[in-house]
Amino acid sequence: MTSRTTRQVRAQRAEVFKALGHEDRLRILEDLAAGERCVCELVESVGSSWSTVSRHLSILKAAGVVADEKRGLQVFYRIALPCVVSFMTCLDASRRGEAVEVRRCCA
Amino acid sequence: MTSRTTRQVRAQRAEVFKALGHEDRLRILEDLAAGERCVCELVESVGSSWSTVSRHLSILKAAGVVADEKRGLQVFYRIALPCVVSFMTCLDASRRGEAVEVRRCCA
DNA sequence: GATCTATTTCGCAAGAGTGCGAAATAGGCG
DNA sequence: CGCCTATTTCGCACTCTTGCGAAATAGATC
Repeated sequence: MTSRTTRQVRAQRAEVFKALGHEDRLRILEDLAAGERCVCELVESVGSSWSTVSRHLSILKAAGVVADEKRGLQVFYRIALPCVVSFMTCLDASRRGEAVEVRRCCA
Repeated sequence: MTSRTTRQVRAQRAEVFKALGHEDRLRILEDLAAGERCVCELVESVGSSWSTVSRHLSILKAAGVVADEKRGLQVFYRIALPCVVSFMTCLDASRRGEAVEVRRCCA
């Protein structure tokens, strides 16, 4: 967080935040927080077309937020950046005005 | 993070992430991480026009990421959501492949 | 109260992101 | 090998975001 943060690091951070800045992609992350899912399950959960969900996933993957693995006919996605999930919990608490115990914020 | 996350909570989270999804706004946050700053200082640091920086700040403020206070002729901005700063540190570490000690992630 | 200064709001043109159906791809399977 | 299934890529129309200069606003100051 020093003033020496390079442009590249900042660009990487921004890519992650852009990837997270869409409600349907957050919905996907909620699903994945409960365990890995195949694309077909996510399509059902999000309620958009296959092509749209697939693009959402590719954006999350390019940002490094999720990872995928092909097994048999299906592709399974899982969260690759667990601190994202705890950060959202932290966000919600702050929004509610709760003074978050920082030790417990990112677990 | 349960499946009972409401649409509203998800929308609030998305608003925060959208606000953070821009390199110049991340630059602003880096400046603010070192202490409060007036708009004039941020304009200098970011290198865009006053109107552009002002809009960046209003986006961050609407999302609850920063807060402002008018003192004398100037408006001072400061970070209102400290866990954002520690989350970025966490992100950087994950990106470098470092196994982050989650206890120390959000401090 | 006129003026000056710091900041925000407005309106527009350009660019980026979104969602969809159709077409393409990649393996597993008979 | 040819087919079927799960998923990704493409192309397009559409909406949202961005950045700027000009105009508006809000106080402090004279």
